Amino acid sequence: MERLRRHAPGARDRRFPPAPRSGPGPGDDGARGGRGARRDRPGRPREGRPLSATALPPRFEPGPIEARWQEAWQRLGTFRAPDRPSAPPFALILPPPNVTGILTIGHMLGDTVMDVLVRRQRARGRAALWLPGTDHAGLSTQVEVRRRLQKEGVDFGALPREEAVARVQAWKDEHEPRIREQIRAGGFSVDWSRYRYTLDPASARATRVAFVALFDAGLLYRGERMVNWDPRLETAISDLEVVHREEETELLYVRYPWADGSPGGIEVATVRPETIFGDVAVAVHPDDERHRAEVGRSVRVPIVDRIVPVITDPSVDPEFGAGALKITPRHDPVDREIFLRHPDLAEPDEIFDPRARLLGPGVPAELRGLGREEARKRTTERLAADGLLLRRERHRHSVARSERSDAVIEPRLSTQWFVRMRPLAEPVEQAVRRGEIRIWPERWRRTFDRWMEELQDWCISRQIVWGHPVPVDYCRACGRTIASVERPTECPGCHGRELAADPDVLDTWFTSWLWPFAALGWPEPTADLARYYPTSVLVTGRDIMFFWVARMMMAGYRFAGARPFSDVYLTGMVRDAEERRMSKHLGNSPDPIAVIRERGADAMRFALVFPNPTDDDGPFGTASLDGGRNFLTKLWNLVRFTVGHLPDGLAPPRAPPSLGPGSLLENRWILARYHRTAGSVDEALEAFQVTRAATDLHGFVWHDLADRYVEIAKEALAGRRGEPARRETEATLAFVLERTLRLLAPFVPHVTEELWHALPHDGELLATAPWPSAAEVAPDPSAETAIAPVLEAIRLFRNLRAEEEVPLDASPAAWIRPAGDDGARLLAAESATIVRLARLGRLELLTPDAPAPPGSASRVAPEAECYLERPATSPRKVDALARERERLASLLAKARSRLGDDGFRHRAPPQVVEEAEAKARELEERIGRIDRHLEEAAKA
RNA sequence: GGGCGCGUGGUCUAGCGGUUAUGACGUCACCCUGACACGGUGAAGGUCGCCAGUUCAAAUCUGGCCGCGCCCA
Repeated sequence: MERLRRHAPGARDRRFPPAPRSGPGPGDDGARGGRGARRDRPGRPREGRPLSATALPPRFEPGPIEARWQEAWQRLGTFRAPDRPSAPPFALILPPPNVTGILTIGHMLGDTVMDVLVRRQRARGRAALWLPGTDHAGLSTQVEVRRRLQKEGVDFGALPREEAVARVQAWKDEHEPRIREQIRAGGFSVDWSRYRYTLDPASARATRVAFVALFDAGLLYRGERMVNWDPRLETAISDLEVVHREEETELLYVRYPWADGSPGGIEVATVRPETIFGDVAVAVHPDDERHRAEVGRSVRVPIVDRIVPVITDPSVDPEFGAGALKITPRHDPVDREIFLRHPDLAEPDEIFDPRARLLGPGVPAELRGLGREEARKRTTERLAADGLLLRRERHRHSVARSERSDAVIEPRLSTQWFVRMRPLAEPVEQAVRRGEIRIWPERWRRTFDRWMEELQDWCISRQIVWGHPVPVDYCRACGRTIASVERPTECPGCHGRELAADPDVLDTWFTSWLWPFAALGWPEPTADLARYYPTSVLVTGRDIMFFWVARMMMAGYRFAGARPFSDVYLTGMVRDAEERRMSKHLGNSPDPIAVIRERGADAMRFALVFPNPTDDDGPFGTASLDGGRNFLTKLWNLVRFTVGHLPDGLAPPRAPPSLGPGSLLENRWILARYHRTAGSVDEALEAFQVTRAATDLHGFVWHDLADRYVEIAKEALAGRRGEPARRETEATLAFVLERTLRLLAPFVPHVTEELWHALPHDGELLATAPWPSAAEVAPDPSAETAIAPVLEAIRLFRNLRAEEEVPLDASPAAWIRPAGDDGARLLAAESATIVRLARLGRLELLTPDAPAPPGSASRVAPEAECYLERPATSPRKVDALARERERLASLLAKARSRLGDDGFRHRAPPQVVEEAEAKARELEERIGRIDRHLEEAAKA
């Protein structure tokens, strides 16, 4: 008590210069609200002791703390990567989010993982660069702007190109600050001085250079191919932007009558009757007996009466429908393939316009201009009216939709630019096979490999305005295709001056895939590129593994001549309370800014990495946020307690306290536990196991440090175990806590920074403090072993108290019978601790042959037998002991049956047999003791 | 249709040949204890999806089945 008073005010006065605390803010006195009212209830006067015993306010308020440190880090340039690093670099790029989008909690997960990795490496002395950026997200941004303008009554499609671009640009300018603010608010240690944007001039140059290089290498081609056409957005999209979903539709059985007028015809099953106008043939399987006689005959296409042949093709599935397939080569990829295998078939007419409305000479006039839905309905009606509709069936099948607009994809022949992927893929496949690029968690390797094997060419041209133009001109005179970095003024072939620029823009990913080097300055030979490429690790969501990660690898080898990163860490998807993936699309992600404002960035960050694994899909919600907040509050109070109990001017812990044989067991133990924790955190983070590291730290802080160590150490800190013990304990606590804050800093940087400044420490900022080495402390397994019986005794006495309903304010007498001499010495030495933590009146050691103290309840541990004086009112029951006996008996039965098995005795390793025997002996012995206790209890 | 992955107390999860199966949340009981009720102490709760097999020994390895998810067509 006296000591507390002596030291606490001093502690309150301690200010470390770099702490930009601006004095107690609102709420700092903590004596408000329900809790304060309860605490100050009558009968418990609080006068006479310092209200706030520490430099830290009683209540943890993240808001002001986070704002203050973010500002300080920014002002001091803490996260600015060195221009001339003297240390080995550790670089990573922030996957550039959509510049006009809102970050989701999923982004925060990836960002937190990255921050943990990069802050640790920075602390380990690496030249750390975390490069932030944003993506122009061509299609999705244009779609968004188009939708907004539509609400204002402006038809985006009708705007001149320049104006359309200007509109999107305005939208981007308006939104860019918001996304930057979101990244900032999370406390992520990015280097803002290197911020890049995928549509800035340097990115434009990189994009053009890459395009021209591929073009010159013959890896680009332009041609009329079947592409995924989004009729709502009126552009081609890549395979990856298409999502397949099972949907219920109607399967129609239609009769195609014989051309020669003979009765009957061939029965064709289709889900797309409206494409009938594009039919060029009906195909059956060559081995299909049912149709053998029909091959070579001709049929009339219903409604239009065009005459087409019946052909054979092995790709027809004889099981589907009636085994006959109508062939519409312009609107189905499979049909296209079949068509190309039959050169004698007539070239089909186009039957849809770019919005997928029926069009063209082959379409009956009354159906022209109809959308697909309506066209299908009307065609079906016509077929029925003509008596050609044989039957209709419900049918589930996979429907391709545009990821962006949700429109049903119309496979369509159109002229587009493509990248030949096969040659680009090879170095990547090798790199992954050789382990030059590692994928974490490893289980995604297979998925990755398989996708690489089946790689399709990549359609990169888009019929939109927002993006980098395809850097190609066409000579009007000679028709030459000119791809060049600078726009040409004349045709290099015929010197014609009339050039037409390609009207399309490039897929956004065509810029993004260059990002690891383009963001560092490529194609210019910049200093950053030389120093920070290849980057170290890429962290991103699994959902863009193919879109982005795989393509970056290809681009890295192709353009930068090296892997873009050595490791890929794929995070899981964050789910909402209903288990749905959080996505911008669903709008079910809370705004990170709101979460941060309400709970703090640190709480959010911790909730994202603990307890659900960062590489698995998992829920995020108030429960996890509460967990994060609770942990931070625990930490806060732990430091607050510590600060209040350390003497003024205690030297910063430059080295662990040197503990000798006379040292307190708890001090040796907590150092040993710290050593173990620091080691396992390192091990976990080296293997990208962020959650394991967080879990270890959480358990260490809460259970070892707070629940056990501090509770035991209170006695020494209060000076009741002598001056040397107090000094040793102070030094140990100060050391362990300071190091623990450094280990926690990458996860929860703000609160740890704040707390660190309240403790004795070296250096200006926790954010730049070195990463602690576990090796600084020697392992001490004997301390860990020695403390176990003490903790177990405390647990059993507490257990007995609860069991026997001992009132809280009672201090019953207790007895303990140690199992051996070592145990006796140890328990004698630590008996004060046991007495205090179990709230005992006194604790006597019993000799092995001493009788059970009368009127006592007992429990039996391997190392000791514990007896507790029963209160007069105690319920007379021995359930716990009896239940324990039962449990041990079943274990013993299992152990005995194993030992009775000859196979086990002969084939198991001797060590295992010995262990089993020892265990059985121990169990027998313990059961024997329990039986004795039960007898005694029965007698009493 | 093809491929990949996952099933562990009510929920989420660790463990991945020999452990008395880990932890978090939730539940129950007692408690405002000189850091913390966003807390403390104690307790209850699991035949590790099912069935075979391999093995002296299976939550852990193999096969089949069931259920769920993801990717690709």
